[in-house]
Amino acid sequence: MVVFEPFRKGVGMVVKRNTWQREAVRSALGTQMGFVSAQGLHAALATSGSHIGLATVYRALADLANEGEADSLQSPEGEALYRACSLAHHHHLICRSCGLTVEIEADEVEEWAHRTATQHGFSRPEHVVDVFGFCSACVPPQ
Amino acid sequence: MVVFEPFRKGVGMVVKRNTWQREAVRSALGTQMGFVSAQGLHAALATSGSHIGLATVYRALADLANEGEADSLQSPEGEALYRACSLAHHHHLICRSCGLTVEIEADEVEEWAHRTATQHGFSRPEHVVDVFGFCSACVPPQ
DNA sequence: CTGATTTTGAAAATCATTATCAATTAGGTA
DNA sequence: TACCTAATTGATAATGATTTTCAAAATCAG
Ligand SMILES: [Zn+2]
Ligand SMILES: [Zn+2]
Ligand SMILES: [Zn+2]
Ligand SMILES: [Zn+2]
Repeated sequence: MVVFEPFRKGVGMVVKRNTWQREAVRSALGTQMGFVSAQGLHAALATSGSHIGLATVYRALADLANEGEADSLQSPEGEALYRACSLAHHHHLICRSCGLTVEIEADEVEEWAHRTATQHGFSRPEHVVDVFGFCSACVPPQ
Repeated sequence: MVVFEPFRKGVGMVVKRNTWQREAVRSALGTQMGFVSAQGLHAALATSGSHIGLATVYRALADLANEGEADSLQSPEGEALYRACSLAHHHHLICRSCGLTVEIEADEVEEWAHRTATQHGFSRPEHVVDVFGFCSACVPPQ
């Protein structure tokens, strides 16, 4: 049986030290207009002259996501992608062509998710809600 | 820039032949109460005496998903999971503890997704909507 | 400044998934 | 039924993203 673990790890974490690497990742993530993979961000950092290691980028992104400073989602191909986001819970509208990302609030969906879970006797619901499409600047192929 | 490809491949596919392997996968998938990975289903088949190859299970599951006979989603850990599902578009409410899966219709969400995409100038929207929680039979941990 | 502890990073290890490709098989045809 | 040909299979190698290792470097409280 497949068991789904909680999305975010528990609390009780040890103190994190401040390194230029973590700051470089946080900063680089902020310059991205859409979601990026760890590999992509590492490449971007390398291009801008940083000698940060790939494993460190993976670790920093995972930390940022855990601390709520970044949102993460999985591309349809299964790659983990990250993006610097606002603190409040929200969802994303993502252009499949250029990656443009719009943060969307959806009280309607929040309420629906909770109501649906409750109706079926499920407790502590969490949800994954992402919308993909083609932004107005991108010509829909086909 | 990360590019998101369309979720489902185009049409124009060649004729599929009927093999006991495909039928075994379809059948085994039907006996599962929740989502399973290709590896998990291959293990289940092996346990029940089938000598089907792992690559074949991967291929059969991908085909079933393309043909609409199975739904697929990615576990929070990034594994592709499959489940025999009803034909109509729907979403899932999944127990994080036992894997129990409930199919849910969400006209409300369908409409919201389309409306939101349109409002932001996005065309051809597709969406990922899954709800995870603990079913009534499972004691919520913590 | 010092020392305990955390972090880094290059390289190796994992691990799910895909590609290879020779051998087998399904399904149509005579 | 025998045969042909393209589709399918499956053992294995290859891929590719992510994680682990572990010795060296860095952080930071005291
Ligand atoms: Zn776009
Ligand atoms: Zn939400
Ligand atoms: Zn349950
Ligand atoms: Zn839907």
